Amino acid sequence: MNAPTGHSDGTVGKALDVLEAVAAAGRPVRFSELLATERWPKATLYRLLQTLTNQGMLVQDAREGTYRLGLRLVQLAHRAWSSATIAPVAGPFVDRLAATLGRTVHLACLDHGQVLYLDKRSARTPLPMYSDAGKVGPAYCTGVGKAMLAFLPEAALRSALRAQAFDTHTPATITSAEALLDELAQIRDAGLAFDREEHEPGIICIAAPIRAATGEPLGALSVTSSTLRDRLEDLAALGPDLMTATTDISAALHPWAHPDP
Amino acid sequence: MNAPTGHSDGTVGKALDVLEAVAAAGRPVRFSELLATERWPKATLYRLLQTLTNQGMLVQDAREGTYRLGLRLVQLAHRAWSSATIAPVAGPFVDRLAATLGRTVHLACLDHGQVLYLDKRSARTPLPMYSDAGKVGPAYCTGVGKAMLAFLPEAALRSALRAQAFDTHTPATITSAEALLDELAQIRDAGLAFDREEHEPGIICIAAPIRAATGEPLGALSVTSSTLRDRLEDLAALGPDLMTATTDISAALHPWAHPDP
DNA sequence: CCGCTTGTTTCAAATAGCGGAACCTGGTTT
DNA sequence: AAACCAGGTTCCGCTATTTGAAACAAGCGG
Repeated sequence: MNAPTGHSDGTVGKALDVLEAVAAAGRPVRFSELLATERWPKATLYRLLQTLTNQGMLVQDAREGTYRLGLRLVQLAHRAWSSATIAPVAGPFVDRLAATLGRTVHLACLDHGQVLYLDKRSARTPLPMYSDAGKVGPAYCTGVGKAMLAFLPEAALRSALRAQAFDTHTPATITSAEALLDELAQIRDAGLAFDREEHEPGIICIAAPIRAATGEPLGALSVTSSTLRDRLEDLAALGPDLMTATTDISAALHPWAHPDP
Repeated sequence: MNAPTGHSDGTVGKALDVLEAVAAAGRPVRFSELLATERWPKATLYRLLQTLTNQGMLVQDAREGTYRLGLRLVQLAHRAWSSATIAPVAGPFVDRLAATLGRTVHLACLDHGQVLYLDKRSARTPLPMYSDAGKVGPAYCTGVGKAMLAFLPEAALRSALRAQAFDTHTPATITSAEALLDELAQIRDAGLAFDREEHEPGIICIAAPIRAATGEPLGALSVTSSTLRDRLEDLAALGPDLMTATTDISAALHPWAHPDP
């Protein structure tokens, strides 16, 4: 069934479930709050919280006894980010693109059918907007998401499609797998994807995939703007710059694939 | 007693040890590499890796079977970062300061006596330099580190001092607890700390703590430059701007403590 | 074909985790 | 004061989980 919270394998799984529960709260949580979810018996929950706490995955607030995510996660994530993703290589190119275009640029990758944002450079005037490194978002209604889905191999695409919620965020949101497949075909032809206010009203973007030598998408880059500042045609005009950046990143990722003078 | 690698408590502890070992490698690791450390028996290591992998904490490279840190960590860390630190509140102020001064600004906090960088804004011309969100560094020889140590309560300071390595990084590095305590006293008086090329040759900075209403340091902000561009006096001249930023951040963190018209 | 390295599975024994229930502790009601 | 309660901590016998030596696969070079 591939349930979101897969059947916990062993003690470690249970502990990570607790960690996730604390994360999901998004704020300091009291013992009794977690207990009230009826997911774990009292003593068990207590022990797991203890373990996670003295491992630094959680921090217990001395004052009120509440639990928060620990900073050890931030350290681990930094290493994950810099050794397991295209982010460190892409960084300078993201910089350059954002500076050249004067607009917000996002770098993202696909994780379990969802978009995971890896990096971002804000425009001078940062728009308040849903995004940030480490944040996850939907794939079916974002530029970066569609750009990556479009170039996914058959099998991966099918499993990714099953993970899409197809919720309606705006009137423009694509809400069926069929419609999305049409869109993806066009993106495949153009090599570029657009977000036509499909996720947030007033927010549009143009995106392009970053592909491995094998063709599989490793990530995507997008240039975001608002309808107040740009029309879709304006963004389309930035396509060449965007694609220069993505191909440069690909080249930096696969130096061997590009004969050097 | 609170050893750096505390005796693993239970299965969860062991699993996290494995995770840490993969992180420490800083690159995809083969099963046999981990096994060669003699830290875990074969079957045990195998099982732990399996568990971590299908929990998304690790990712196994299909091609070569190597293990890397998983992106789930990046997601969790984002939530830790935005709900367990001053970073989200400080963000806009960091932006503004970096823009005003045209130099690199760092936001950091203290974790187990080490400096943990939470955010950074680069100057137009980014200096290649040791730092980034999620990275850890020494406290005794960095501006942010000393700024926070200076305002730590007695007990916390003592335990923090015990965690300092006092390695010599440059000729200017402070290499004894005694000398550091002198320096901290001065910092306490001035409310500002300097890094006089104590960590990296040619890199200097000015830093100030961000303090809670109780006085305890919640983090620190620094403005970094190179000796090619600035002298210490030049940085000192930025002190007022820096302190404006830190007090603004404090105010944003404790709105109640500041009577509102 | 054989030896050698690397990764996977088995299985009985041992241990670590489990969780109901009892027990604190500090605050509020009767 | 005594009784009550809510939130948190500890006990302890039972059992499911973990353990790890050893056997098994699978690839590879000679």
